[in-house]
Amino acid sequence: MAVVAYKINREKLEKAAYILKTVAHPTRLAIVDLLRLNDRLSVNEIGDTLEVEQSLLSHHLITMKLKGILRSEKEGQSVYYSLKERDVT
Amino acid sequence: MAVVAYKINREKLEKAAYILKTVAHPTRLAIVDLLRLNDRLSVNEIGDTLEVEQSLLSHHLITMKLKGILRSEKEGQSVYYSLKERDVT
DNA sequence: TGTTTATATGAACATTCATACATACTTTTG
DNA sequence: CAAAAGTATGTATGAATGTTCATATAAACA
Repeated sequence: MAVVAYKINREKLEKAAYILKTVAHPTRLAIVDLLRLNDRLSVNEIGDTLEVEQSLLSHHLITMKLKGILRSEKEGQSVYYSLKERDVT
Repeated sequence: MAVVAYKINREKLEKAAYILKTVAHPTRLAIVDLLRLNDRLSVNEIGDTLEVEQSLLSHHLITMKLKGILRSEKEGQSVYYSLKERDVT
């Protein structure tokens, strides 16, 4: 018996996998979750809450920003991150 | 101002990330999607549809089975895979 | 202006993952 | 029983990722 037609194309799958992959990490999931509850947070606030080392956190944040999951805005010496799309969850 | 209480624990995050990570791959996403549309499929049927090399496909399937995403049942010389939880999507 | 605070950057290294290839195992069939 | 079909397994290898550490940059403040 024939397999039900498969219409999802390679490209879409790759895009989806790409996004999933970015979020599929305990710390990054935590960040997304935190930002779901708090509209925006500074790197410091996130670091204090999650207890992640500064540089590592920065790497994670920048990665997620690059992949279009987060946005950031600088204000004074702080940088505030927030979810780019409210429905990532 | 205080960060909104963070109640999700490390363990849950790790479990979630673990599952996400497993699925966060184009081929594996495609498999899940295929099995969403077809209740169960043999390795061969999946391979033909997705055009993935036999051994590689087997590795993917077994990985997903190990991580609790798929289930399998042998019937004759074929092995049929299906989603373990219908709501993975 | 020198120092402190907040964040980013880059390099080095370790770990994990994806893929390919060769081969093994099991069931069916001639 | 030998061969074929379907699937699994093990290993090697390269590529991608995660983490750490040292250092840079920028803003605020004494």
